[in-house]
Amino acid sequence: MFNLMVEHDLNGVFHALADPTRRAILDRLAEGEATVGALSRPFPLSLAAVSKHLGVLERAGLVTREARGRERVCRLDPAALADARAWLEFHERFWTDRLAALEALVGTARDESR
Amino acid sequence: MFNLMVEHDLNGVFHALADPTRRAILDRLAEGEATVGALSRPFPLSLAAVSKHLGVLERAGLVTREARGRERVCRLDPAALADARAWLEFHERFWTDRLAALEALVGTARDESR
DNA sequence: GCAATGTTCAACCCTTCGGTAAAATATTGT
DNA sequence: ACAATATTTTACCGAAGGGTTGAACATTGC
Repeated sequence: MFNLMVEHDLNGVFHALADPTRRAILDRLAEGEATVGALSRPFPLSLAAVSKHLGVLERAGLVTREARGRERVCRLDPAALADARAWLEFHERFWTDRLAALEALVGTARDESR
Repeated sequence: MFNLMVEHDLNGVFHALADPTRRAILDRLAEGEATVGALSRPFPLSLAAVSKHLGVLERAGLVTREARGRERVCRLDPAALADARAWLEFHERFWTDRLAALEALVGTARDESR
């Protein structure tokens, strides 16, 4: 049933989102494109570390890096985020419905046993 | 701005969701509660491995384990999932809006330069 | 051409992760 | 009491994660 869904690279997307530094980078990027150096400045991390984080975000499809001269400008790509959100939304509905149905069954069973 | 949000344990939730085995366990659990043994049966994994995965899901708040005799029955807890979904939904909107605003600005700038 | 700037790459360190197997801990049924 | 069943805990292992530093690679400006 779920095999029909794309399951784009949920592992990668969720893994990318599981790190607060990376979420902060994404938030910063929502304000507009930025170079790797500019992105790294606010963090108490080496430039290389931030570059690695950007690699994770890029592989997850959340961010694109484009060479512009000697700097790389990073931009948010909301599509992958939308994928993850859609997955969560779908499953949340699915699970809630299932659980509601089960509760209803329990209610019925309790009624019948009276 | 975002500091007002709970940021419940997004690290934990997203990390928990980043593993396909754990997502499969969650899906299985949507069909109804199940014991650790029953949950582990479909997987080519040791019982201990599945028990560990359940620990991750439990710490993330996605699943509850309750002792019933010598077995532990696991149930889905959609609340944590809803938290993650809400976070994603909010940010998706926020990012999309920001990006749209930026594009609009670029358009204005282009117009003015003509 | 050369020095400075921006970014990545490579090597390394330590921790966490996902897995195993085996022992420990309940609980049940006889 | 005992044996079987259900689950967790305890090492342990190899791979991956997140960090560092220093060298390598482009590009820019003089």
